[in-house]
Amino acid sequence: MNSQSEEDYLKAVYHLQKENKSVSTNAIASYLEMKPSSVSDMLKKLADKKLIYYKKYKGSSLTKKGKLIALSIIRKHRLWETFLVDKLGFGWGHVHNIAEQLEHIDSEELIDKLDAFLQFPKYDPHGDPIPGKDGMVEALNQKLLIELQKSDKGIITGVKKGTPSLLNYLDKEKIKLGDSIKVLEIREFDGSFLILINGKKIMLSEKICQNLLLETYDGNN
Amino acid sequence: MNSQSEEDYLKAVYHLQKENKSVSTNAIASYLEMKPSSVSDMLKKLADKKLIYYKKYKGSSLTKKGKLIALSIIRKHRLWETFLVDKLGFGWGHVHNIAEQLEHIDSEELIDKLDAFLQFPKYDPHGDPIPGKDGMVEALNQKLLIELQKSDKGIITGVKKGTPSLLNYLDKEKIKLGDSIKVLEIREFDGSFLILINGKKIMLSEKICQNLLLETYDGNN
DNA sequence: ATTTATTTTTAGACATAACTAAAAAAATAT
DNA sequence: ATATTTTTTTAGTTATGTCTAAAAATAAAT
Repeated sequence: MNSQSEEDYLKAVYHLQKENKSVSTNAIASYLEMKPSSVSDMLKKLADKKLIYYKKYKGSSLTKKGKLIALSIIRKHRLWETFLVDKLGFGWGHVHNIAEQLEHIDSEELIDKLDAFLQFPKYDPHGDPIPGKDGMVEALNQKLLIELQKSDKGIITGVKKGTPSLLNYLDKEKIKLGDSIKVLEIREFDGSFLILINGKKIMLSEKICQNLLLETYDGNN
Repeated sequence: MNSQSEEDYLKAVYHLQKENKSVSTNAIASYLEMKPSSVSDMLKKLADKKLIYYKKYKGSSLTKKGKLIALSIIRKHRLWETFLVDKLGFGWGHVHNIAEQLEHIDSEELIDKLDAFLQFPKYDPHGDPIPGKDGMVEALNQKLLIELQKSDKGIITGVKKGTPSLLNYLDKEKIKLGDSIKVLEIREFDGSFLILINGKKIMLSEKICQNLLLETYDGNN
């Protein structure tokens, strides 16, 4: 078994590690809001356990074993978030801290049963894919709204960064995950988008468009 | 905030403390499977926090503040057990260890919402009463089956001690919480009971009867 | 190519919560 | 009432996981 702290580090490396590049000690420290010296200590420990590759001064990256553990924590986190939103009625902006605790509960049987209870969801309330038992993650074809062209279509699958003020904004505009949208116009002056959503036209600022993730399907239908 | 460990000690004192009598250090140690020296240390700490009364060599008992915390942990434990059995389909013998972890999750909002989701249950799957938000526990009129007389009636509310083999036995006989029973005969030879349950007659040994708790109602109806 | 700045590691300190071994207090027995 | 046993506490050790301060390695700048 791994401690809660070890699990947090593995998760941090997973989230910071883009395309198998190694992650710097400072990056982990600032992600976890800890001092680099503390991170150094823990990296050594995780390397001893063969959960990360680690060369002094050269950063670290997950081993296969470490990645599987990170994914299992993320799986638990996202299943619990789904539970909190879908079953208990939490708003999607309020679940992160609680899921952060729940993800460390240790029981495979519990997670399997929770998964079934939720009817094997593929995505969590933020639109992030839920890794499978085997650690497989669906790589979905996500784009930011800002990347779309006029008359492109897509389905809202998530936000780039779940800041409360953004989530709030979306709630007020009644924009939900799974909503289909179509880009009607892009205003050159301020980069804002006029989109069609739920049969209504609404205007979104460039900043919003930089933060909305969509699953896009090739536009000719 | 109190640590997980502190919460476990408070719960232990609560469970061991009968009628406000003070609890010995050794009793707590054996309940928690720890050394008495460790318990001494922690008792001092909890006394400093005004969560227990503690006089050296004289045992300890909960203060009002400590009791409220203990009850809130027990409330969480029992609500989670209810969730695990009623919603996730766990057997009632398999939930304790998981609930032991879940009870330490810190979020008042979570527990309120869970309570509502479960429709404000009064009893957990073992028949133990779930303390209210205010720390009130319903004192119910429980008797052991062995104490009943011929033709007495009752509703099964729990077991004296939830040993797996007993829970298993009850599962196999399809005896569930909430089932109504009537005592048809008591066999003098071995003290076994013939009872009516769910329209069927079944025979229960004296040992089973010593461990089954019932809510009894005055028999003339 | 040195100097300067930044990043990372090491070394030592601290808090928590457990432990062992020994001392002290309380309870029991002779 | 004293001796013996049991219970409880104290004192000192250990492991985890954090920290600060200083040293070492790497990267950047002149």
